[in-house]
Amino acid sequence: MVFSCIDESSSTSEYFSPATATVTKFSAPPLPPLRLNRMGSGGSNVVLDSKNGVDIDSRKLSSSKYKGVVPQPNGRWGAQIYVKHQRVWLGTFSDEEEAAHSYDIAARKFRGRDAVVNFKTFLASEDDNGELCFLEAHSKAEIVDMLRKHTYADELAQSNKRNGANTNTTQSDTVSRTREVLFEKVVTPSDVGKLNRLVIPKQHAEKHFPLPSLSVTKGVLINFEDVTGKVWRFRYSYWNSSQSYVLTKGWSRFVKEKNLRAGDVVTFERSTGSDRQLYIDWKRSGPSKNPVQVVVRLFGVDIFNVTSTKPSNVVDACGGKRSRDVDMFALRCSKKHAIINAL
DNA sequence: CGTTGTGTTGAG
DNA sequence: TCAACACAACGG
Repeated sequence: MVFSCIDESSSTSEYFSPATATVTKFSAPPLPPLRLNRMGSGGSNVVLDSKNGVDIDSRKLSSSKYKGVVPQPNGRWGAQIYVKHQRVWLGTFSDEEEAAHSYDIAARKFRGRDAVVNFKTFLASEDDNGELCFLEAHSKAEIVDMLRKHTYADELAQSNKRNGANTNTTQSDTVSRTREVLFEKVVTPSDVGKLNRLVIPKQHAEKHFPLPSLSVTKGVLINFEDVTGKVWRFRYSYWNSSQSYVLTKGWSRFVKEKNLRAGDVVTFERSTGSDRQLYIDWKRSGPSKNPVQVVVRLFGVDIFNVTSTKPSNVVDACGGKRSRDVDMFALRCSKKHAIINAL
């Protein structure tokens, strides 16, 4: 079954909700631009100008230099895009650039190829086929959902990896990045629970992560890189009480950010190159009931119908190997709240 | 309680 | 369409 590059008009629902606004009275005098440190909370702070001792009413938040990015009272940044006279909120971010990038993604999704974006490098080259297809393969609601949850990069990476040899990935990619799988573990409830630790099966621990006898008590810090290039640092140590090897400090953050659940598979890899770089990845395990049905309803989009009704002459520009995506897609979606009201 | 993101406005 | 601003709703 093909599943890719679905025409947006058939797979997308629009954002609608009340609100309309406007009916303006008169305009207030524009406040003078101020460049002050952004901080504090809540609405208006009163600042005393040190020079002439004049009260500066209501400190203004410094605006962002990026399109679609608005300051938040707590110093963070919000991202938004307007569609059909309505604002679509894209989430809040600590990093201004990340917010800007989120806007870019949404702009590309909602407005297409020639959307004005913040970073010209974004999807500028034809090499970004993977991301283009990723955008095509998901509805606007899903993309927005990912942006708001900050899971876009991960989902894209997972998607790309699943596609593998697709598109124009050159061999240099795989050659230079060759790595070996050390071992995998199906995480247990306690691995993703409040214990904030991952038990490394002893056989694997002793084989791949030998703990220097001196460090046995304190443990050591180990860095792992994930599919997005993000580096995770975990404390690795041996617990005498349970006679087990564990990843402790840093692990809970990984669980949280990756939305790891019991039954998921965590993979540990190591670069075969001289750098010996360690990698960590995860995937949703296979055996699940029939989440597809749920998902299809959830987003109000009959994925299969949409796919099957697609004219057969429409070439799957995203390459094959996507049949499995449907399942993975379904699995991932089952954990989403979605923006149902917008559908 | 701090934060999110909606309501609303005026400008472009 | 867009950002600025205020603040109610939200979530821990």
